[in-house]
Parts: sequence; C-alpha cells; structure tokens
Amino acid sequence: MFFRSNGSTGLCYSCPNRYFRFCKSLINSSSAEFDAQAVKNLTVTAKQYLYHQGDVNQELFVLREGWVMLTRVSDDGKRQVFRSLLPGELLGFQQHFHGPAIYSAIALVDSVLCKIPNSVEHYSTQPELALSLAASEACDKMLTEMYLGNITHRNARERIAFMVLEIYHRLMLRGLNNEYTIQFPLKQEDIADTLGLTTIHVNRTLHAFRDEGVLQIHKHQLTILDYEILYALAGSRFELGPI
Amino acid sequence: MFFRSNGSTGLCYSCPNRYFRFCKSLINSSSAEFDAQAVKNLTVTAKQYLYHQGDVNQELFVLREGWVMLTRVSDDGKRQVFRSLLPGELLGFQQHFHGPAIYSAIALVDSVLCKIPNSVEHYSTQPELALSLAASEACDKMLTEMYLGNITHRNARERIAFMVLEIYHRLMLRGLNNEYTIQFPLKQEDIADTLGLTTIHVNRTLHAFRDEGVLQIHKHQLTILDYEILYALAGSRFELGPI
DNA sequence: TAAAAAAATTAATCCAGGTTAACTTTTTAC
DNA sequence: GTAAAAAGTTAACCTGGATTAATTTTTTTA
Repeated sequence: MFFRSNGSTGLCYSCPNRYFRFCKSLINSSSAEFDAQAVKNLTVTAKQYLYHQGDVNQELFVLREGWVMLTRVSDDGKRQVFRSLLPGELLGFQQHFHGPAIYSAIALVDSVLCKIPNSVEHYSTQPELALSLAASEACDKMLTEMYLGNITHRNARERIAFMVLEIYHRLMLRGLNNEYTIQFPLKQEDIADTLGLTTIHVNRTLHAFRDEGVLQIHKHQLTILDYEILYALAGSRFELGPI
Repeated sequence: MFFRSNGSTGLCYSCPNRYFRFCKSLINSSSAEFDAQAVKNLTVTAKQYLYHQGDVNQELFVLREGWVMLTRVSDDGKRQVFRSLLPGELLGFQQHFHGPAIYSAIALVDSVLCKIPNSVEHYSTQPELALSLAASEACDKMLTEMYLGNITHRNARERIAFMVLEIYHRLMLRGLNNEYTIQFPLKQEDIADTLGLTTIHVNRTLHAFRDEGVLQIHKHQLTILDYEILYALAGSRFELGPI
C-alpha cells in the first residue's frame, strides 16, 4: 500500500526526495492512522515566512522543492543566519513539541513543503520514524558543528570557501548542480550574517575570488571556477555523507 | 519492574539524573531484552579520552557524574572545542550508527558514565526511547546554534559572558551550583578554543572581569560576582529550558 | 621536596576585518 | 516605462584581537 499525499504533485512515490532518510521512513511507516491524515503540500512564494521566531505550535515540514533559510534577529538587532534548508530536509522539529521557535524560516525562492504529522502520540507508534527524526537532528547538529568549527579561528576567505563548497556539495547530493554551477539565492548580506562578517568584507572577498578566477556569483547563479583552491581553503570538513 | 544497572553505584532508581529526559525514557522502557543487557558503568579519570576523532563503533553513554569536553583538531592543527557535557547528557549518538566520530571526547575530571545499548534494532522496539534520542539531539543542536549565534558578530567580553552564564545555568538546572559558585575545570585555553579567541585575549578579558568585580576563576572554581553585568553582556540567549 | 611541565600573565607591535560614507547597478512596484 | 527601493561596489580610516616573546605561577611527576 502506498503512502500518498493529497495533491497531484504530492505523490510520495514519484517524489525526487523519496529515497532520502526521513521521506523513506515516512513512506515505509504505513499505519492506517497516518495514511488517513496524508501528507499535505504547502506552496510558498519567494520572501514568504513559514513561521517567525517566537511562534508556537509551528508545524513539521519536509522541504520538497525550493530553498528555505533559518534566521534569527537578536536583542541587539543583529541578524544571525543559521543555515539553508535544501530539498529533502526537515524543518520545524523541536525538543519540546509546540514550544516557541528560536528562529524564523523564510523561503528564498518559490518552494513546496510537505506537512508531516507531528505529535508524541504519532511517533510513539512509529519507532522507525522517531529514529529517523533522531538521525535528522543529529545530521543538522553535525552541520551546525561544522559551521561552528569553520567560523571559529578561520579567516574570511576560508569561511566563504567552506560555505560555498558545503552548499555545493549538499546540492550535488541531490543532483541539483549543473557541472560546477548551482542556483544560489543567497545575498551577500545572507553570507555575511551566516559567517559573522560584514557585507562589505564579503563583497571584497567575493570580488577577489572573481579576479583570481576562483569563484563567480552572477544573477543568483554561482559557478566554481577553481575547485582545488576552494578545497584547499575550506579544508575537507564540508562532506556530511549520504542524506 | 525496575530497570537497574550492574554496579551498586549504577542503580537508576537512586541516580540523580533519573528524572532527566533520556534517563527517564530508559527507565520507562523496560523490555526484557534491554533489561537483560542492563546499564553498565564506566569510570574514567581526569584527562582520559573516551574516544578519539575518527574512531568507529564508539558506544552510546549517558554521563552520570563528572565533566566531559568534546574537541576536534583540524587539518591545520587548530583545536576546536565544541561543548562541555554535564551530568545527564548523552554522548556518542551519530547519524550513522558506528560511523567515524567527528570529535574526541575527553573527561576533564574523574567521571562516571553509563553505557547504553545502541542499535537500530533496539530502538525499533522502543519508540519512546527513539523519540527521547531525537529530543536529546534537538537539544544539542539548539545549544550549538546558540554558541554559533554567540560567536558570530559578538566581541570577546560578550562571548565569555555568554559561555559562563550558559554553563552556570546548565549546572544550576542540575543543582550543581553553590550560590554563585561552580566547579569549573576548563582552562583558559579551553575557553579560547570554544569561542574562537586566543588564550592571551581570554586571559586579558578574564583579568578585566576580575578587576571590575564581574567574575572570578580561582583553582577551578568560578564565582559570578555581578550577575546583572554578565547577563547584559550575554543577552538572554543562554536559557535552554528543562532538561 | 625538587625538578619539570603546564598554565597563567604581561607587554609591545601589527593587521584582518570593521566602520563610515558615498556611489552604482539591479530589482521591484506602480 | 519609470520611480523607488534594494543590493552591490568602492575607498579611507580605525580598532579589537592576533602575534610574538618573555616571565611568573601553579601543578604534576619523580
């Protein structure tokens, strides 16, 4: 019996993400209760917020297609970008179900999400799904730790090289690259707020990379011109392994 | 039926951590299989490594008592300290069971750990435990995100204030403070490697804090002299909520 | 209890990246 | 198609924290 969603685009069995960890578990767990609820699609347009920091009861989603960014504005008005979510990744799980969100989620391009049932009761009958959730959280944690390691003690060129390769690699795992080119909706300000740099210094560094034939960003397209140099700058710490 | 460990010190029902998330789930999940294996205690002395980065098949533990630090030495020889583990916290879970560890775990003081059965098969029959694992990972992720937010865009005084209050708060939740004093086994170099500062600058800043009557570290004891000032520097982002 | 090693401290100098202030190009909205 | 807003670019100057280099204190080990 197939686990299927409501909308025609929402059919899990034809979804490009169906072999990714969480989706696979979701499809495998075919309880009558879960099946009855079904996965519902949610379409959002670019610049639309999915939820804001402080919101309670936000739902659990898998990003089906698009690009979602997690950001938080701190008390002193500075903005932190935590990470980008790419297709197949989970969004909205928290330690305490229905506790306030610590960051906002904004779609950077038109995106489609799949709403996932999210309750203690539900997971209690779905051990495989709960374990999948744990793996997903461990994966997010590892990515965050890698960014922490990248930002701590490393200079601007190294940080940017790391970030670009990490995102490139994550898109490549999903087949979302075109040779050395990827769609790249992040603004220079987003890069700055991710890496703890100023927009001006990100601009200076990207400009230098372009002059040196290392890297080019133009019209939301990023092209890696010299992978070796980027790799040497980034270190090898951007490979997270299978999804 | 009680879930009990082998050693006399390992009896879960008298353990100070028994009401913390993961331990509580562990005690509640009383499958015959799990009970037969039982929780085994492991005692380590200060400066002893539990495992090294790159090790495979490291086991899953809960820290019963003591202080464990997670560190990684990168290719260029710099050391990153990821975080400190305090009693009741989980150690060793990874996205891929038995994959290589990305960091080393070292005990900073004499510590006792409880070894937890760790296999896909085990969790498959224990949905509550698997969900507890997910919550534990989400909690670690949140802590790492808070450190990321703290280090990115904030200066040395603010970073140190945040770190001190975060650890103080986490110890307080466990009743391991004595008024405004806590045991603090971290060296200045550990603080530096956590926050992306140099040992020299950490020393300068701690010295200034002491002169200003804000904070004092002496013989592995840390005393908060002016909570308000530290709080104002740190922002309110160090409170993680219940364990 | 002394020697050795580790950790903490202090001072002088330097520079990567921040700050401030325009200006230009691209995108969005009407 | 045009005005307004957003994003990107450039330059001059400045500072927080890095670097280098000792010295002192504490802890560990023999």
